[in-house]
Amino acid sequence: MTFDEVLADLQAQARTTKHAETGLWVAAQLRSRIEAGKLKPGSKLAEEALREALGVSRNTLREAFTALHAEHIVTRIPNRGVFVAHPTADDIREIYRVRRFLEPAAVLWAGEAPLEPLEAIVKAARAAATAGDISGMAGANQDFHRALVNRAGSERLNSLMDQVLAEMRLVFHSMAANPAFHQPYVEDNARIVELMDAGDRAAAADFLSAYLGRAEAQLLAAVER
Amino acid sequence: MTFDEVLADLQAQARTTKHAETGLWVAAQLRSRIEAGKLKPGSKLAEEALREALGVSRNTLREAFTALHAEHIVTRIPNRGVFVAHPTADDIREIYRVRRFLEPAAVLWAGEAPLEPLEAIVKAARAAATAGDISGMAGANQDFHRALVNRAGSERLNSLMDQVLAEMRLVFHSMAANPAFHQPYVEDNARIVELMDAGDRAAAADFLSAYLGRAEAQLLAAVER
DNA sequence: AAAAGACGGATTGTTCAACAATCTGAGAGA
DNA sequence: TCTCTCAGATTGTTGAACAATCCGTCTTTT
Repeated sequence: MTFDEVLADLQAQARTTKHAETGLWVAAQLRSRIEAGKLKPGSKLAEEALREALGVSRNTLREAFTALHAEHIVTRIPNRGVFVAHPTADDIREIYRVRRFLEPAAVLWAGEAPLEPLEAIVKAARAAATAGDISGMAGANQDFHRALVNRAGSERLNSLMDQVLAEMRLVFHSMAANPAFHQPYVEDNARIVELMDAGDRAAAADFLSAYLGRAEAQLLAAVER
Repeated sequence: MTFDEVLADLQAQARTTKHAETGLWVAAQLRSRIEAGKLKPGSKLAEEALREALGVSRNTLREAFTALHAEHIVTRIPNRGVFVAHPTADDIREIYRVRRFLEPAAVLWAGEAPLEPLEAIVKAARAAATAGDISGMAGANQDFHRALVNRAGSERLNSLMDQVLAEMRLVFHSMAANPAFHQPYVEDNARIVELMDAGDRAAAADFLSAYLGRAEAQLLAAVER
C-alpha cells in the first residue's frame, strides 16, 4: 500500500466516523427495542420519561427521533409527540410496491455477483426449519432478501431495502403472529437460488415477483381482520 | 365526498403538515441555493454566518444540516464543518447504479400507468431544443426521468429518485458544463416513449439501460479530466 | 534554512434551561 | 347529552454555555 493510498484510507475513515455520537447512540437504543418488540406499535415515546431513563438532554433525544422518523420507524404528530409506527394496509402495499421493484431487478441485473451468500442463508433457513426455530426462520428470510438486493452493490439500494425490512418487522409486531407464516418461504427462496444458478434469471424474477404478491395478499388479509 | 372522507382528508393534512417548521424551511432555503448553483460544490457552510443571515438559532441550522446530509447534498467533516457535496467518480457510479436499477424496472413493471405525462415532457423538451434553451432541455430531461419512476406510484422510490437527481445537478455544477450534453437525450427519451407506446417494454428498457450506460461513461470521462 | 513542536484564536460538538404554542381532559352551563 | 371554557401537561423552538478539536503562527531544534 502506497503512502497516498494510506492517506485516502485515513480520509475515508475520518469522513465516515460518527460525529453525532450521542444522538445516534440513542437512536440505536430505541431502534433495537422497537424491533425486538419491546416497544409495541402505537406506543407513545414520551420525551420526559425517555430523557430521564437514557440520561440525555431533550435535544439529543429529539435528534434521535428525527433519525427514526426518517426511517419510517416512528410517526410524528405535531404537538402530540412521537409514536412507534403502526403500519396500515397502505403501508404494506407501499412496502411490497418497493420490494416487487427492487428484488426482481436485483435478480435480473446483478449478474456477476456471487451466489454463495444466498446459498449459505438458504442452508441456515433449512436448519432453522428442521429445528422448529421460528424466529431463526424469520431472520433467515429477511437475510435472504437483504442479500438479494445487496448483490447490486449499491449503498443506497441497500439502505432502502434495510428500511423496508425494518418496517416489515413492525408489521409482524403489529398483528397476531402466525408461527407458520415463514415456513413455505424457506423452500421458495431455495428455488430462486436454484433458478439463478441454472442461469434462468427471468424465471427466478417471475417466481420471486409472484411470491411477493402472495405474501402481500396474505399480510393484507391478516391486517384487515 | 362523504363526511368520513373529509375526516380522512383532514387527518392526512394534519399528518403531513410541517412540524419541524423552521428547520425544514432553512433546509429548503439552502437546498434551493445549492441546486441553483449559487453555493458551489466544495463551499463551506459556516454556521455563524448562516445563522445570522437566516436569523435562526444554531440548533435549528444544524437540524437543517442533518437533513441535507441525509440527502447527500452536503458533506460533514467532524470538527471541520459542513460543505456543499462535491461528487466524486465513485458517487457518479453509485448514482447510475441506482438509475440503471430503478428506471428500467419502472419501464418494465409500471404498465397500467398513463403515458401522457411522458409525452408532454418530450414535447416540452423538443420545444426547448428548437429554441436553443439549454437549461430548459436539462430540466425537461430530469422531469422525464422523474416521471418515469413516478409511474410506479411508490412514494419511497420517488424520493430516492429525487435524491439521485438532486445529486446529478451537483455533478453538473461541479464540472465544466458542456452545453450540448443534454441535446441527444431529447430524441432518446422520445424513442423510449415510442417503444413503450408500441407495447415493447423490454426493448424500451434495454434502450434506456444502454443510454444510461453511455451517459455514465461520458460523465466519468469528464470528471476524471 | 527546513522541519518539528507549542500556543492562542476560532469553529464545531453537545448539553442545558427557559419561553411560546398547542393539545388533553375535566368541569360548568345550556 | 352536548358544547364551551380553562388549567395542567407536553411539545416546538430558541439562546447561551462549556468542552473538544482544528488552523495558523511563532518558537525551537538540528
